[in-house]
Amino acid sequence: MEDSAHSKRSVTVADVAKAAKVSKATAARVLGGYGVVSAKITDKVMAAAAALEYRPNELARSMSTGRSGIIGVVVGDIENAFFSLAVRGISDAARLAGFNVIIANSGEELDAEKSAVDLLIGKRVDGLIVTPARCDSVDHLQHVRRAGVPLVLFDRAIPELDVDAVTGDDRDAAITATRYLIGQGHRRLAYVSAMDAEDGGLTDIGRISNSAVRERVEGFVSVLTEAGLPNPLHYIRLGATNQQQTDSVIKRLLSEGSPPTALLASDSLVGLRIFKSLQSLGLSIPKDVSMISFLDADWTSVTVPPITIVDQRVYEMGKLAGERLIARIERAPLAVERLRVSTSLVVRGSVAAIGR
Amino acid sequence: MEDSAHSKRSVTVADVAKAAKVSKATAARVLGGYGVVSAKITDKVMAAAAALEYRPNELARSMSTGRSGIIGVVVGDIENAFFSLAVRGISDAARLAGFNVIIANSGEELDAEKSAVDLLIGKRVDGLIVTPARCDSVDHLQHVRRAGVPLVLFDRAIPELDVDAVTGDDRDAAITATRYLIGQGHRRLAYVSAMDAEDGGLTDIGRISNSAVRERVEGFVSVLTEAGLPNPLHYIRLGATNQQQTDSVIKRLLSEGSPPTALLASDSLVGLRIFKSLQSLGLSIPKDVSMISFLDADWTSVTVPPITIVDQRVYEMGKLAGERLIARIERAPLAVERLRVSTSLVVRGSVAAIGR
DNA sequence: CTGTATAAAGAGACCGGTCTCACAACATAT
DNA sequence: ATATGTTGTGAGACCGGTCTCTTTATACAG
Repeated sequence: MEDSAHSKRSVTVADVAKAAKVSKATAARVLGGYGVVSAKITDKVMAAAAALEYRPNELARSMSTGRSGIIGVVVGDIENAFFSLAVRGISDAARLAGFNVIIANSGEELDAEKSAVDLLIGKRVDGLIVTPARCDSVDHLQHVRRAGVPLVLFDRAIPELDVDAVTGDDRDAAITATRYLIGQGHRRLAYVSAMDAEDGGLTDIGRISNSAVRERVEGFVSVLTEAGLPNPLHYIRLGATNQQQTDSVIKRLLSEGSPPTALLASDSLVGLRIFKSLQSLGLSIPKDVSMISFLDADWTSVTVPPITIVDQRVYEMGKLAGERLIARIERAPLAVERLRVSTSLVVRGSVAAIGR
Repeated sequence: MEDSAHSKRSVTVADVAKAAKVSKATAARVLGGYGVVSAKITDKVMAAAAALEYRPNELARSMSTGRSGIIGVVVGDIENAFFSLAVRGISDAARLAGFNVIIANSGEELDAEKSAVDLLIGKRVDGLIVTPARCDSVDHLQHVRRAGVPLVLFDRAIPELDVDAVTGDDRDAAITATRYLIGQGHRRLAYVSAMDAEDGGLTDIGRISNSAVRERVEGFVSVLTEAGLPNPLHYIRLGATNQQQTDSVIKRLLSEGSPPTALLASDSLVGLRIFKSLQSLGLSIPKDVSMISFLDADWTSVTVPPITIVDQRVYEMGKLAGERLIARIERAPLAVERLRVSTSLVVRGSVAAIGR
């Protein structure tokens, strides 16, 4: 079999030039689409290139131009619907501007995030979108800036970093959802997040290293406080990182002396886990417990009852982040900003009105 | 502000060499981790590199080594849980072997797929995993092979291409699911897919350009035939590409003289759409209609009733594809193979037993 | 004390593009 | 006629690494 190509040296401009009997510079002008070349020679070169099946080596091109046409994205977990939707938005924005996307998973681990960032910088991406796993560790991100690579934070902001961030309006979203619950008569509200934590409880809001979660908790707490409810931090629980953890978090919550009547899930994965927990405990939603989840995930609209959610418009967030980054790459004169994509409460059937 | 780095030229081995007062070659040996260098000089170079915050330019490295350390993945739609799970599997396999992943979306469009493939080849990826949108257009994939870039097909096979493919055991899966339905007493079974089609019906199975769908349909039809059921193609419907289309497909199906009693959904997106359609038509599952969906998607386990599914083990498929590709990249002497990942039927509550 | 083996460091070509500059050919101005 | 400008092409440096080949320094044998 002579077709079992053993990776022959690929065709270069020099090869095309030789075949077309012109100089390398001229062939490069035609193939690279720059400079001026006569029509006759253009045709000759194009013909030779087609005959040889020439494909430009983008690597070499990037080396001389200094632009790779790639934007790097570091996300927590592509498997999570939140991120895959965001990536879709980023990709669409990128493609529209002629950029490509290279994705790295951090698994929400700081070390993995650091090496992903390093790697992408090494690949000379033109810009970087990062979902920082922790908002209190900024060295590696600072380095991105010093390297002169445009950076946009996604979903979480780090004020002291002086860099664009695209997030939801997490505080307001939590406030809206919490007010709604209170409006429905609930007085004991729990907030459950997947954030890692030593113990399940929470003593100091300021210590939450994920700004999105922190701001939601702040909003949540502020409403409880303004409503004059006692001990607003009491029902905040972290660590719902998997089904088992969540089961135990929920079980503990509900076996308290005066258990919460409504649960607020920090993201759709936690929401799903809570739903399953409640289901396995034989509890009915919203009769026994009410719940609200973040993100309009697939599952939320087909359960019985359908879940009341905070719609985060993640696709738009992703798209906006992509557009912002590209603007930065193209040196648009913009002030550093925190862009908030507004959310909205989608009332479905998972919250009961409690008589007073 | 002197920190507003205006993209300074980045630090190179030459810079480090100068700072460490050694030759470029020596500095390169230390920084690249090859060749022999004395401990004293190694330290000096490392110190200089650290002081200057040197980061290797992977682009340049790739140019000389001819390896980019990147594997390219072209998927139909990252937003689809099927693909995001697969990408996760691929990424994990890649990371384990020290490769990175660059993802491109084809949107299941042939043209987009072609340009994505071209682009990734241009970026000199070390290998390519492609979910071919159509199994009857092979030119661009043939070109990948001629370029000497290892290729693995994902989810769909193209026999005439003589290239590895990782797929589910689609035929068997469909057979199992269909037999199960028949075993439960169903005699009129419909198969619904999102594949694009001129009209909704199907006349020639061989013409289905997606091998996964084709094989499932073949399995489906073979069981109906062996069971002696008349007109097995009658209830096969394509074109359930969005909610509206699906609504009309389902409405038409169910308003036939003798409507099907069970629906088989070709993937989890179609399954979800069908579920919503049935819901909006006020039909109860499984009392009025039974259904089975492919893929163990989030939503399938929390509906009422939970959905009986064909578990595709997509993560394993992705991982296997990644591993296979890496083996190819590393020139393992392997015969071209079609790797089938076995599926299993997970019986839940969406299929009723029909009295006979 | 010299000869040779060996280890360590330096010099420079190379990968495949881009891009600056030099130069040739021809048109227009003086 | 010579000076000036314009357009198209060629020559070669350059990007930042790798890697081969050569040179220099050190070790040990005779």
